[in-house]
Amino acid sequence: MKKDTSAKLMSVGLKVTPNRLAILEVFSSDCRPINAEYIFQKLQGQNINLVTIYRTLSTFEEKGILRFVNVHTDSAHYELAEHHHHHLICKDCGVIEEISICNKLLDKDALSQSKKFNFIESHSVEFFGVCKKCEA
Amino acid sequence: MKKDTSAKLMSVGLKVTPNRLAILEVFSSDCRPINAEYIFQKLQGQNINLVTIYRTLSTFEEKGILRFVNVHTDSAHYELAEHHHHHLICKDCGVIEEISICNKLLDKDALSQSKKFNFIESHSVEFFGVCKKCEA
DNA sequence: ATTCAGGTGCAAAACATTTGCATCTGAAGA
DNA sequence: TCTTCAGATGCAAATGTTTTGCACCTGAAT
Ligand SMILES: [Mn+2]
Ligand SMILES: [Mn+2]
Ligand SMILES: [Zn+2]
Ligand SMILES: [Zn+2]
Repeated sequence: MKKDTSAKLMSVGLKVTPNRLAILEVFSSDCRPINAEYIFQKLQGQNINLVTIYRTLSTFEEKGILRFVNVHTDSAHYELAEHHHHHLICKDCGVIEEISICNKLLDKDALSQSKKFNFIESHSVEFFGVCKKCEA
Repeated sequence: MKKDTSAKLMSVGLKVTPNRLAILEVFSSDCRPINAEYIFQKLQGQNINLVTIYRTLSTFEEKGILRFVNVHTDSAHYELAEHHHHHLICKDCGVIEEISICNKLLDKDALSQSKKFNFIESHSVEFFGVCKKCEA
């Protein structure tokens, strides 16, 4: 619903604009890491500039709305930050499967070995393999 | 030692060339994820082309000599693949600390939740925070 | 209705990385 | 040692992604 979306923007001090709502729309309807170009294609109808999409993605990441996802490819992918999870990525076709596995001890363990950090804000975990389709 | 390095190249069917030895040299003396430009700077003396470095990095990754490391920045970073470990990255200055923590169960747990994969080849884990220096 | 910090479009720039092609070289074999 | 050639390299140009400058526009606060 649009109300949620607007509220989310306002809560982080961002103006509510058609562009931003549309971009968030894409992320909501497409629950997987996507890049600027993909969003651009999805929003062909409403004239929005690719540059605006790039700027919006950066802004959203800074505000904690989006999370950067490493998919080991050319372009920067993002997904909604709300649900913490990790990814299984096919080295062949690039398909991404999301998994909820998350060892909560990871951060603590890592920190216990660290000499340069006092705390850890976040982590990213990606698994790589070849999916069943590509395997066949 | 150069012998090791040459052997490593030959063992994967690559020709032993001054460029390749020099690049491996940089990786050996600098145990952290580095990018093409960094290697280029380090090798200013011996005229080597930046393109060659890019091509070499790709080749080495394919042959399993190097591992791609996601440091959430502009350029592609690599490190010697021989030692499996993970990274703690400062969001401010980009400093990277390596840690040996690795929950071996990670792959198995992930796979147990997957519907699209039969096996996992590798994983990458990165922790993000602000280092003590930047915190101060 | 007024105001203005922040958002957007457009064009151009910046950057990292790749590709085409001619030339060179490592190393295998004679 | 000499020959041979697949693979390695340099150079220039192309690609593709992301950023920046600048003028104009708009959301939202007053
Ligand atoms: Mn997790
Ligand atoms: Mn590990
Ligand atoms: Zn696949
Ligand atoms: Zn730092």
